[in-house]
Amino acid sequence: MNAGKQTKGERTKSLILETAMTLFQEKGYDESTMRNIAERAGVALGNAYYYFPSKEHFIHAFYERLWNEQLLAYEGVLEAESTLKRRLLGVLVAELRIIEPHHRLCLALFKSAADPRSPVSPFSEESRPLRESCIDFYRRLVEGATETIPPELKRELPYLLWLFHMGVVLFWIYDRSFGSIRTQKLVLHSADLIGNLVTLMSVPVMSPIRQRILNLIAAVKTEFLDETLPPLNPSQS
Amino acid sequence: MNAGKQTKGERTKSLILETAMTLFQEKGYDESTMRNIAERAGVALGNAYYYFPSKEHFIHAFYERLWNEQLLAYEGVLEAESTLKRRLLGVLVAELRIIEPHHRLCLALFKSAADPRSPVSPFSEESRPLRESCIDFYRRLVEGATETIPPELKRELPYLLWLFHMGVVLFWIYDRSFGSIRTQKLVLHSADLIGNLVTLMSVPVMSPIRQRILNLIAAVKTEFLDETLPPLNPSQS
DNA sequence: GTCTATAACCGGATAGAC
DNA sequence: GTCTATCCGGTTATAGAC
Repeated sequence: MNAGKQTKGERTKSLILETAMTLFQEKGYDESTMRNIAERAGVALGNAYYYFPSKEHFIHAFYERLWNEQLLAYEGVLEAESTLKRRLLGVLVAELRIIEPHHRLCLALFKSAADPRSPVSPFSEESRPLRESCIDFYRRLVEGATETIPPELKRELPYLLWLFHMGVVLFWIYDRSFGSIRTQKLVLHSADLIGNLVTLMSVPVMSPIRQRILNLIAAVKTEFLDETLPPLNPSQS
Repeated sequence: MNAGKQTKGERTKSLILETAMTLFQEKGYDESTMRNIAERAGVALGNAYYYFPSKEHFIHAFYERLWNEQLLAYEGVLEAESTLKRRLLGVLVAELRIIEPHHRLCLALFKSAADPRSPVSPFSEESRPLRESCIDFYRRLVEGATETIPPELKRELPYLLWLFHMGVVLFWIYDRSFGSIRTQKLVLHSADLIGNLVTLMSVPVMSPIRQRILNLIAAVKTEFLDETLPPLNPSQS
């Protein structure tokens, strides 16, 4: 295990990965067969499966790249903006900018990602590190915001914003408008609305409603977070 | 075309459909191969494909059965309940009761249904009749409710409730709690909350927030409804 | 138009030899 | 680690029978 140089296996693995990514970008996910990838990478089919047990395993690698790129852009937003409203808006706009070039690919991946049993589901055990890193980021976004936020709500907000962001991505996947303008509008309007709603929850009259909302969250929240989903049993039900 | 008796073709078709449904129920969707279905129905593989051009085509038939059963139960709720809150709660509880026995099957179907390009997506052109029938039902639910609802909001509410109901089903699909208790809690809390929020929107102070919400809806709404999605091109991207 | 039988294609996945 | 051969299941094609 020399630290500087990659082992042969590592080189083969990243060769296959790069080839897959290029091919996905060129021809889309469904059109890129495992045989294509292996052939183009100059390895045997079985060898590709040796490093990537299923075609879906390429997806996690793609996630991680995207997330690194996003995190980089998000840090800039947190430094530049101070209100919750503008931080949220900035982050969502940055996200859209980054993922838009991959719209077609994401549409194809979504078929796998939507399956709760798949390891590439955003709610899977395998996605936990990425998911927690993402919620953690929203925690920092909320902590640094200047608005007055009821503390019980503030505690839940990172999780809620993460969930909301998942909803935006879901909407974006289905969005066929030119340049995803519709999703951009959604982001614009809803960042604004969320900012208003959050501060509105501070006024005393809203106390009962706030409590109801918090109760709802408490009753329902653990889903996707605390529980361990059983691993995907390749072909089941 | 004699009205009373089915033609031979109709009989064969429903024989195949029944067999498929039974098999799905017994072994799950992925485990039931087209070869299984054909064999069990006592027809040739090609004959199954003659009536059901793809495996997914069985899904629409399944949808329709479920929706008929639901509609029947829902009518009873509308007759028995008068407030928006209780009507909504009654309908959602009835829905959960009806779909719960098919949890495993729905989980498997979801992989296809989640793909926006698939004809079995709830947002597809092929699903339009079912979708509109469902939104129409929510229209009647809202029309008959006794609460005072701001008219501009009332106009949008059927669509919003349909969307919300889709969200509940999505949550349910991911819900692994025993007997889907967590989804039941979600339904209980959120029907209550929605009832409160809707009437809250009538009070004058809420006017600006209400307007913001309506603007958001207007900016974003047409998605899934007015546009024609291109048909699924079997293997694309 | 309805149906059978059979073979074949394609692509994800696996087994087992080297 | 890497290969070849094979399985499996959705899907298609063909050619012909009723």
